[in-house]
Amino acid sequence: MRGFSDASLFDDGPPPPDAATLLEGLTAPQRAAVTYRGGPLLVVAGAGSGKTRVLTRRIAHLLATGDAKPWEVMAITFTNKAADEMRRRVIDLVGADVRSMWVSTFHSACLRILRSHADVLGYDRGFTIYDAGDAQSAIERIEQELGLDVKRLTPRSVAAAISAAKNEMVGAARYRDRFGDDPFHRRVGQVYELYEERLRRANAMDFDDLLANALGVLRADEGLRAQYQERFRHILVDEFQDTNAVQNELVLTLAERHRNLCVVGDADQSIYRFRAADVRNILHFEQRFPDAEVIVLEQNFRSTQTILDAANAVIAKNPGRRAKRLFTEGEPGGPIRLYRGGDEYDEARWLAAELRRLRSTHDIPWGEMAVFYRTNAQSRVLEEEFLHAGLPYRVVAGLRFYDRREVKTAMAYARLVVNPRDEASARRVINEPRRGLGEAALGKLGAFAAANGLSFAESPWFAKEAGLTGRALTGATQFATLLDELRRHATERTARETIDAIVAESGLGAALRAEGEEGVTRLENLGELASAASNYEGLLDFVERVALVADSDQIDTGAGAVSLMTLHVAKGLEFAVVAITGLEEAVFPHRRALADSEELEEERRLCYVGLTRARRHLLLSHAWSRHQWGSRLDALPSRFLAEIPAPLVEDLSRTPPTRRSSFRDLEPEPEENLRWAPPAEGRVFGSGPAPVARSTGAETLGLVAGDRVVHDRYGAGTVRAVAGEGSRARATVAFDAHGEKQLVLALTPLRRA
DNA sequence: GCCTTACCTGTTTTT
DNA sequence: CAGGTAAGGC
Repeated sequence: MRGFSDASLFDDGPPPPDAATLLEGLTAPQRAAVTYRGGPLLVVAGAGSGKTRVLTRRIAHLLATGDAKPWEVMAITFTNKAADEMRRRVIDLVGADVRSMWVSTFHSACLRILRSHADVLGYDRGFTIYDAGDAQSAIERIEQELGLDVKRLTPRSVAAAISAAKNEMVGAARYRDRFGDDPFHRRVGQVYELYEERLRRANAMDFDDLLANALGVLRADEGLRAQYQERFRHILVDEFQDTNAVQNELVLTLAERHRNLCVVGDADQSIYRFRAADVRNILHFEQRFPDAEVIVLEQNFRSTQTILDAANAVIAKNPGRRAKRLFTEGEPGGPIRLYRGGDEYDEARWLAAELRRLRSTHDIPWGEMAVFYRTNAQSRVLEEEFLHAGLPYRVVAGLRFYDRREVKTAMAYARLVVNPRDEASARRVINEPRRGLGEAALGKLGAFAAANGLSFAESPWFAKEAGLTGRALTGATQFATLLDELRRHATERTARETIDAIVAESGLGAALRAEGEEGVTRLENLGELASAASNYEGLLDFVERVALVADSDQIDTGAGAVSLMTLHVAKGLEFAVVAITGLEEAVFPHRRALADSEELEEERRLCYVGLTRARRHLLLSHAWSRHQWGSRLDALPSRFLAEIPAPLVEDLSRTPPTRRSSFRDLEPEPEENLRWAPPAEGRVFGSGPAPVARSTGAETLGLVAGDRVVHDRYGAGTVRAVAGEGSRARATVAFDAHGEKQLVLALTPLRRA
């Protein structure tokens, strides 16, 4: 709060800012981006070039100059978290009431439009949003009904094909015309059509529909379209390189009237092609708007020059990109630290020690450190070793709170209360807890619903007519009564009370209580869910918010813990210390990308994104062998490592791979070397380097090449080379009977012959 | 109808 | 390795 004497002149909040102060501390191009008013504007913003700053200042500047009223602004960000933060920062800058400003993700903005106008498309107000799992199960059921082989035509691939079609604005009918001949697409088309029908009957939309239907509403209702076009005098879109065709079309439609469209992005950071993002949206922006102003931001305010040099070198390997080179006026910074681990455990242990070292020597808080990996599965080993090393960490994503079984169940009830036709939710909870409804009963209900044009969710009320008897009939009737009850009361209750009622009256709580120890934890989760609900006005608000939360929304850098996340989640974030792990061929770049040059380029962009998240310290690591898909595999270092100029990198590996012509020459190490971990006790934060394990003493033998040695397991051999010192010393030994092996001397039972 | 057990398969990234 | 499922027993 600014304690100004003039402040008393203004009843609420700090004084309105002078527009000029909003330009303070900005570079010339940044200023230009903030002040430009001549219509379409493309800001090509390299990583760390102050993009968010420019966007928030631009919004603040629009408000401060009176060029826009808060309700005339729409700002689209990539995550809810980014939206919240942008709103907060604008408030900090202008102190204005910006509640009427739209700052949100595409999905939230579309949902907002649809909540008011979905009736244009024949939807009811309380429509449900199907998540990816709901969509996939619906597709699987349809496949089964059509007699398709779910093994051969996996619901996953069908769902992906349908999603891709929706994102390219290809409806079911057009899909059939377009791909009539191909057998795969013909079947997908069949499923697609039925799927759409089923969604409508369930009063539900999937994730892609949210976008497509919002656009559909605008197209269907001219008056409405004009209204929105008139309203949004200024539209700003962040991360424009990751928009898909529908999103692009939405933006262009909304901006048609005022043409004040400001898009910000960086083609080098486009990493969502698999989600139908189309870089051409940003690349062709100028063609679409020949009068567009283009501003390029290349000065980086985040990283050291060393880090930028590395990132520049890597991304330069991608052909056909718009030349752009990040530079900084800041320090060169220290070298990038590289470690080549024997396996992923070794890699993780080194990383834990290295992070601890950075904390004690550079006084960097845990919250300022992040560890990235390509796939979620890689987090497990890191977690294990961090836990063992006593490092506080937080995994961003992984199993989200809202993905927990009991939470999903309770949420399904909630969705069903809001939308009586929600088939996915009904199927999830009709027999949860058990009500004696098995496959046969569900089949009858489903058949009855289909025959009578009902949603499956409405069928329990007709259990008798559907031909149910005995326990199944009782169970279905019970279920119907329960929902009647919950719905009747939900209108007068808060979201929290309804969640509590769901847990209590559905029998869910009782079932968990009967479960014992594990049930207690689950029950606590439901308690947590209820308190989460208390932040929302109505149940509908809560239900839809839950549908749109994303992994990246739960990042909390102030948490005092190292953040572990995938490279994708890392986009848009920055940390003082960044570690990129698993830099191995077939891991990163991912094996599925190896054969396809376009996908490989996307992997490289992903690498670029990862590298440029680091402010001061960059750590890179790979393992020579990694346990994957149930077996241990040798791994080559990632090509991305080779693309980083050697002078920028300091190799800290215990065994620099000098003598090997290739990694294949390296024998697998003895088990005890791989599994070794420091003892658990004596671990105090910031108390210096990690404790040294008890040693076998072999590192003190003073071995040199040529010495004869004896190993407990491998017998006699000759030392070929020794590297490193102290507990890190390693020797290459050619055993008479077992060939050449790499040994960590401190850990291996070795003595002089 | 429901539970347990023994396979077997398929593995990226996510608003 | 984990998750899903097919089969068999109650």
